[in-house]
Amino acid sequence: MTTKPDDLLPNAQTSPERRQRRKGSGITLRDVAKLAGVAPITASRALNTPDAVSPAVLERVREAVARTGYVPNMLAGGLASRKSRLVAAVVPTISGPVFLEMVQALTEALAEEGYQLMLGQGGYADSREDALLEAIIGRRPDGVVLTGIMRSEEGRRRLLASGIPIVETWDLTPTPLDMLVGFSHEKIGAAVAGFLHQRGRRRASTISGSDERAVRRNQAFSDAAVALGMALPGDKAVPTVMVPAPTTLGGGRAGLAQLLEEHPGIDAVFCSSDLLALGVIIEAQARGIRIPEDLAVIGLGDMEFSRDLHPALTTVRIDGTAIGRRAAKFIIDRVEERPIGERVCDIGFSIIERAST
Amino acid sequence: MTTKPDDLLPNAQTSPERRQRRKGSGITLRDVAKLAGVAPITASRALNTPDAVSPAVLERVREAVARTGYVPNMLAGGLASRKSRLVAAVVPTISGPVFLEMVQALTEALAEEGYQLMLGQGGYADSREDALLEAIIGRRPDGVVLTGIMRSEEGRRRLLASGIPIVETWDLTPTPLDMLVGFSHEKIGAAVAGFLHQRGRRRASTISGSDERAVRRNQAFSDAAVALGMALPGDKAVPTVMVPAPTTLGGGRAGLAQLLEEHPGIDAVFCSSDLLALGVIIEAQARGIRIPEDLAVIGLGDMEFSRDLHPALTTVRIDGTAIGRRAAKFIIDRVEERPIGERVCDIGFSIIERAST
DNA sequence: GTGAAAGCGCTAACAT
DNA sequence: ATGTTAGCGCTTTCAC
Repeated sequence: MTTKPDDLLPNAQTSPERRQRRKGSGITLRDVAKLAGVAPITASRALNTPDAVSPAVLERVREAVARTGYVPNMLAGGLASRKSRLVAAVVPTISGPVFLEMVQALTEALAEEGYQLMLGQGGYADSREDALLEAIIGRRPDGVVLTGIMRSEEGRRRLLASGIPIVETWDLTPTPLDMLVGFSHEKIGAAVAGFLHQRGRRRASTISGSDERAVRRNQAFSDAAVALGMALPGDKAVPTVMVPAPTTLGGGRAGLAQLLEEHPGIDAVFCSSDLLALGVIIEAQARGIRIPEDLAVIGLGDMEFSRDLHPALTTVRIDGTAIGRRAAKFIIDRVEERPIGERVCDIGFSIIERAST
Repeated sequence: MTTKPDDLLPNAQTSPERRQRRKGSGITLRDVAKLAGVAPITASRALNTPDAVSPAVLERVREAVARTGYVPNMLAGGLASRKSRLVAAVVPTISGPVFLEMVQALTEALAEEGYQLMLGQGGYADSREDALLEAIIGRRPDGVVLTGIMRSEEGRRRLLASGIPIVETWDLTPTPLDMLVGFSHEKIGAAVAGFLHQRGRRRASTISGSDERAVRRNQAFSDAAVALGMALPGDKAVPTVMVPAPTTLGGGRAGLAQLLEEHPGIDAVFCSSDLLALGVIIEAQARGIRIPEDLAVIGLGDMEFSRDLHPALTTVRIDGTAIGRRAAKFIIDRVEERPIGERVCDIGFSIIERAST
């Protein structure tokens, strides 16, 4: 079924004195067309716009494709049509399970429409970021999904200049490059402070990763908490421990230990990831601190495991799936030249209350 | 810096009566060459094989690139050279954090050599698998990394027929398609049984995901355990609970609950992932069962968090990073036509003993 | 509805 | 060391 009879070798009729290039052994559209008795362009139409050819031709081309095992060369197609059906995603690191849900949704939503995802890791030095950018632009993707990365102004400018549709995610910047689907870290910080206050907590604290968004989230949390009287009188901020990114369970344990040593009076911890929160729970258990009686714990991310912890973890849920889907839709709409509507999409967040608070 | 002066518009000299195609606004190699005062092929050489051109030319081309902001079109380059510098990876699902480490290493190792990773999810119905295959082969990647997926015989045949280098991973099949880097699930099962026996356990049990490799691992575990007298006299197998893949913390809790109900005498559980093991630990704590005194727990995967659990988790470590790196090297060596040597690489595994056993 | 011609932007092959 | 020519495999444009 996948063998290639002599009679459809490409350029079989070419004059033999012509200098020969290493001919690919692959089956091309020409071969399929020849077998179906039509011109290559007709075979192309049969595959891409079946409605534009007669049923008889369609049938013959389909059969020829099946017989030869032909798979269109998307490099050639992309070059000619200027549509690569490729979308690049840049994440700081795949290991942060936070982005996993989004990447998964993105992959799926794109695949459904015949697009593929190219993955790039961006959490690197500027030199590597430059290389990443070249790799991305060089493939002429139909879109790029950025995850709060692409720090250098220069990099952002080059991307923008390339004319590729861009979707920024996981944040709500005042000046998006192009399209944006995210949420407000400031609002989360303030909302969590309000939530803890309402549950009767009066000595808030935080453990957080050191990335820029976490810092802004924490700042908002601290400000709101101070305003609500959840800091020691006179203090301008709430006790905070920063752990190096990416956040880990171990970081959570160490963070709580440090927090307790310096501020034994705390009755609530806002962790910037569920993994940190799990570490806090484990450290608390190891120390005989009761949750939620002695200490309320709230995480961020609503990991799959959080609901099954003991006690079940209260957390801020961000719908990564929705972000991924929306980003995919933004890009595909743009490629297909459908109207986009609002270029900025606030996906919001919700606080899932469970036993840990 | 990125604007395009009139004097280097492509084909500016072409006769005006020629039918015009929608000209791209992008800068091409021709533009760079013209600006540097050389032929396109020379500019191409300056970029790809700098040693093959004179220093003077190299300098001028480099400057022209900088001035124009030129980024080579890899679609065109790939089409002409039959090298896409793209590698496709197929994973059952990215969410299983088990493969994350490998994907991460793969992405990095490939990026270092100027290759990019295209991600595909394979845990689907056969119809979607077919589409995935088309998408992969259609991009003419320089290699494909398979993660125990590509179930259909037909799919494997098509991939093989495409002539693309293939690396299978996470297993040691007797008949690899092409290249292979993995480890023996049977050996793991047997080794874990031996390990638990040596630690004095006599009533082994397992909780595992339902995928085929877990089943084989469990079978080997059970066989070895029975041989060592770790099953009830007369029993041909050890108590087992299967949870649907992907494995979750919740699955571990439910699994232990079920196990205890049906077989209250067990003193050891082999979990097919660290997440399951964490669930077991939590469920045990909730029930007042002491680990490791009453029950030994061993996981698989050595997640980043496992060492920080309380008690710290004994687990089977598989070096995902090594797998990813080795797979990348296999493919790149093949592309660069370097000798490969042995096509099969057993990466092995190790049992990391911690407090939970 | 179908086809011929002309590229898309690049590099392999053959000169010089 | 550099240039000329001819594609890579597909789709766009224009013509019938």
